[in-house]
Amino acid sequence: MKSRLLALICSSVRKCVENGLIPPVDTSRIEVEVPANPDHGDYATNAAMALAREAKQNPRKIAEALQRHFHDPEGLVASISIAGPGFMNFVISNRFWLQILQDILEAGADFGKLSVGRGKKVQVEFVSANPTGPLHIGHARGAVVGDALSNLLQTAGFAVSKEYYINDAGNQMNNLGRSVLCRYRELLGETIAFPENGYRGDYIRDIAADIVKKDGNRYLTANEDETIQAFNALAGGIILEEIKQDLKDFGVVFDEYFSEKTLYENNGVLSLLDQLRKQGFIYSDGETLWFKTTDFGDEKDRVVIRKNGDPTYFAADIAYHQNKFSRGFDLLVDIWGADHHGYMARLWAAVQALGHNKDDLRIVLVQLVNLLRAGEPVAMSTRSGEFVTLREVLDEVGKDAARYNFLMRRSDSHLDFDLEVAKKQSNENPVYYVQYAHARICSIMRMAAERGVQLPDPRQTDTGLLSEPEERTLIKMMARYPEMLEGAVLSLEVHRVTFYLNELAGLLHGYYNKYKVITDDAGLTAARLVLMQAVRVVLANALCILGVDAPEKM
RNA sequence: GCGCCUGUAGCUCAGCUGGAUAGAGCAUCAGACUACGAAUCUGGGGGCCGUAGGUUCGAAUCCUACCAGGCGCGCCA
Repeated sequence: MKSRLLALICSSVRKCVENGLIPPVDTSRIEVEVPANPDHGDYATNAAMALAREAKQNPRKIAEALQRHFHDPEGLVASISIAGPGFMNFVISNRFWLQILQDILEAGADFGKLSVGRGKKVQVEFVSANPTGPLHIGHARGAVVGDALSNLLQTAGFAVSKEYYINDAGNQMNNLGRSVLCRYRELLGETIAFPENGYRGDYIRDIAADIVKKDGNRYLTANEDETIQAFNALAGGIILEEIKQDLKDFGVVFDEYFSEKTLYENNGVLSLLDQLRKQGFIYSDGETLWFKTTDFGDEKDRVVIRKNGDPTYFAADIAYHQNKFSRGFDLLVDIWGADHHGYMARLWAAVQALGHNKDDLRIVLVQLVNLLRAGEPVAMSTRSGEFVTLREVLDEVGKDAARYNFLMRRSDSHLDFDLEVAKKQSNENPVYYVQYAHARICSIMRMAAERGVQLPDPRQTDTGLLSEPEERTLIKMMARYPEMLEGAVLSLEVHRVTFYLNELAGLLHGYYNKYKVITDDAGLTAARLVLMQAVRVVLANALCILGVDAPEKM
């Protein structure tokens, strides 16, 4: 609706230019938006004001010229008025609004699908936690944001692949193997000092116990380095499987799990660095290799090969992103914890050195979660192994409430997550507000069926009977659903979907309390059932993007 | 010290990339079930949009400087 109107406005501008009323101007600043005050009409444009300076004319005069040359063969616009400094307010013809209802019912689950993605291949990488322990509450937010964002991009017409990067090549994994080995020896009666950076969680002991059960004490006499390597792989594998299961129960399923180790196969990382060196992006100071990230605006150059000859994490990450591009992705989306923001400049530098645009890698930062219980902070310490796991949150508050709560704020703002509130089935918990709206409509449908009224065919229903202001508000809200989605996609902000849902659910509840859908008037009942069904579809589609169920009963 | 992010109602946060009279939820107060589901609704009170300048037709939004909080500034990942 918005884009159709914008096209009409732009053609009106062109016509004014042709007639010499205004000089040729840049139309890109023209915007169409929904006025805050509904009395101003359905849509408004700033066109006249945006053009005023360039055209050196009074905005109101421009608005009048635009109005005179407004050509609208379909009759989309019922009326135009000029207000304030030069706003043009448009009222859309009623039949175009009513058409939306039919569009929604015909499209069903496809309503809201966009073409902005144009089938472009996009990869969303998220979670990517080391498989050194179970996922905790901090990972949960990133997991949901990444998953919902992937759903959103898919809806927008992108070909989306969700990927988990397994950091299995660094020191952390060795710490894991050493921690398991230590517990293993303890179980077999030895007492040794626990590694300084070891993992102290009980799950390490469980894994060690499994090894004892299966292989007895044969690792006590084996080569220690080899044993640590073996335990790394073994423990990492077990933990990764648990992570996958937790994620699955959280509604998050990845298309790919990519191992950092594979980057080093066939000398992959080193040969890429060599290539970049030939291109002049990498230099040596005799001891170490440096990447000239300052060429691309970073604060200082970054080391890629350490003095001891080992490549840095950054070196592997360059190779990883090169690998991503080589798989044919047009756009990469990385979801990071906000504490990694200092890393963005160097990775963008790498992307550009690899011959891509900075915009080809979009980075979404997710702020830390402040976990509370009944208003009191829950103490957490990763080192001691005492943290609230994703599993515990899932068991306590459930998938839907957890996901919804993580999507209620923009991802880069701090989030208080209160376990007591999240599991409460009350008005303090917004997820039920939205789900209830959906269940409520389903309930109406059931009641209608009981009374022998089937869902009418929208094409044979006189939806013109929907003349109450609340009905028109609902319809307009639904017409804006695709526009809202487009904005969310361009900004990579899923929380907009959550806010939209809240608003639509609110309108539905208000309407429900004021009017009866099923009445003695068969025509009106049919029209209202169509309206309700449309709202149900939009609620369900938006909830689907968030990965939250749309229940028929609660 | 430098860089990034955040300061909006008592609390938690939106504010559609510069638009018209700044919104929602919670909390609080007053109301609505012989009702298609009250996990709901209706109404009231509550604001120097951190402060001070600047940019223009127009600023919560953009630029600058301060103030306050968070996070970065490893040859860790």
